[in-house]
Amino acid sequence: MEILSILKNKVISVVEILEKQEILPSGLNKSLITIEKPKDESFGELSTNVSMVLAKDAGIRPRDLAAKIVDILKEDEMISSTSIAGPGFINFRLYKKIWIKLVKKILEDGEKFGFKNIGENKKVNIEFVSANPTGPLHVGHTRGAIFGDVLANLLNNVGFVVTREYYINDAGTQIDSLARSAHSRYQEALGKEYNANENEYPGDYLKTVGQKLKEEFGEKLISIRDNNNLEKIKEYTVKIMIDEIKKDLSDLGVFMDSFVSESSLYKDGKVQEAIDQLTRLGLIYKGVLEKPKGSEDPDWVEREQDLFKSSMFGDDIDRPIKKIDGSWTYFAPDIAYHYDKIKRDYDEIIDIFGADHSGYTARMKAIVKALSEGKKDLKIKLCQLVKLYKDGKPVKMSKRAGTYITLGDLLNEVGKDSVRFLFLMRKNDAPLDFDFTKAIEQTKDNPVFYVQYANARICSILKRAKSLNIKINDEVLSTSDLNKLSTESEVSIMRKLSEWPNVIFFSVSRYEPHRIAFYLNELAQLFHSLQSLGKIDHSMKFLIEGDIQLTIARIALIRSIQIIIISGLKILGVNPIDEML
RNA sequence: GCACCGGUAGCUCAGCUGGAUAGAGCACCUGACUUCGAAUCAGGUGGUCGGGGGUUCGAAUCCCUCUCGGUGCGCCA
Repeated sequence: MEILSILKNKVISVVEILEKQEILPSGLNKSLITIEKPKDESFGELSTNVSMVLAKDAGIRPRDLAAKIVDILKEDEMISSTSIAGPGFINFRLYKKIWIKLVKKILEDGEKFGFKNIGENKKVNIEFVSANPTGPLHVGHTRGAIFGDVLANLLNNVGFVVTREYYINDAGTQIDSLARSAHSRYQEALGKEYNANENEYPGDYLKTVGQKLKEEFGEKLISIRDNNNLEKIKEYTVKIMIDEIKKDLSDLGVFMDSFVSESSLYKDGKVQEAIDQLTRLGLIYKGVLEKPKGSEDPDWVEREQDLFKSSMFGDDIDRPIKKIDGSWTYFAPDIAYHYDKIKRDYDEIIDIFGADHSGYTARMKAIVKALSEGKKDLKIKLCQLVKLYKDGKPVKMSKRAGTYITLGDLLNEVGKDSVRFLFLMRKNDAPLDFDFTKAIEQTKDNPVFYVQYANARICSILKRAKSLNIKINDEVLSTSDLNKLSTESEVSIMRKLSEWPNVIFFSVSRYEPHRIAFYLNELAQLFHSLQSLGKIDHSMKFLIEGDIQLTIARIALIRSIQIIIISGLKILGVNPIDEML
């Protein structure tokens, strides 16, 4: 039951009646009509812009049109009063029974309330994190991980079949360098002196890898001249790194369905296959790129290379697929990877990138359009960078220098629930300033506690009600007489509850999970406020001695609040705890 | 030079594909617990929505332009 869309349909059908009566010209564009909550509740509970939107095409002044619409609308069984205001807004209030019906519906539906089947079992692939397996995940990856995971939860809950996928960059020079770094640590474990090499990763986490290599292989792989040995070390090290990453992700509450490895794309000939396909489509040619104008690269050499015509598909320039030594660029296996995704026949392909890859989006969209021959549209969501502060000062992070805050650090010091919620209190394309110290110390300011506390409070009220032998299961509540809910605060919170389906809809259709977090915060606020009323005026308490009907009605209300808080927190991957410590 | 993202209260940020007098948290000031959890609540102070044009009944929102900040721009991934 979505009150807003029901009312919108009612408004539209009123317009259609007026069209039929030839009071309005037929065929008016009704797509801009909206039902919304006025900023100021004194205007009314809901309002519509219908008369302003249609006035021009209908050739009638907005307020006159509003009057004609109101004449019909005021007879509606849901609408208790109407008024016309401002430039032509139609404001109206609904009968209380409508809001009470809503509460009952929430109690009937439980946590699935508000989730429509938008997806209709369409297959979605959502690729995120995809960090290079050269070290542990850091805060930047964390943001993408949370964003992707919650988006996946959302899509899953509205009827999409979601695959969470991680692309492992386990090929290329970085991985070679990782293998050499691991080899150095392996030697160190075997008693040789460790000399920091400029081209190697300095992080301490590789010490463990060295130890494990020693335990696994003894001294067998000591000679790095033997290429097979280096390959073995590479394979083993990548596996350990991926295992670490999987563990960190699972501690964060993120579980991938699928891992695709870059090296397997080479092995299976998929890179060549994808490039062949592009060649067949006539989208590869030999050409020379201009040097970027502001770039201060002194080593720039103009040369002819194999280019993909990405500018045909909205990119600024064409992109090279081969390096000077004839090997593939980073772009080439990505082409193959996305070709593979296209062939796996997903209805939607979504990539979550960090902002440092923003320059990459145009060419990736281009490749998907090209290889799907215009049928698929890659959706890319960018997560802006996370700026980390400690004691109010920015923390400089460098993988090379080995100084960075890992996901593990975050989870240890801040905790999963706080990290997830705090990261979602920012929309994805705004940069995120995260003060480590603040997140740990000032837990009172942390919105996740605020929302969890609301749930905990509701839990204790329900517990108390139970101890008073009041039947409070949802079925009983939903079939009880709830007409005693009548104060302005109560009705106002019911109106808030009615927004939940809309919040979900916008979060899904615009890929903006932060809306859920903000909504939960607002809902919790209304609840805390409602509960506090009972402190001043005891007749406003939830459990009223001697008035069982009122008590049950109020329990039904707070239980429906709780259902939505729990449902929302689950989407965010945050624990709806029953008791605060 | 070009591309993408941002600029909203002292600070951190929302603003629902154009709606009415621009919101929240923190900070600051004033109040509220012998009762269902004070990790809470009520009230107050605080704004040139970066600047300037345009589109229209109506702009923080859409278009143009300028400006500041972030990120990126073949032979790294």
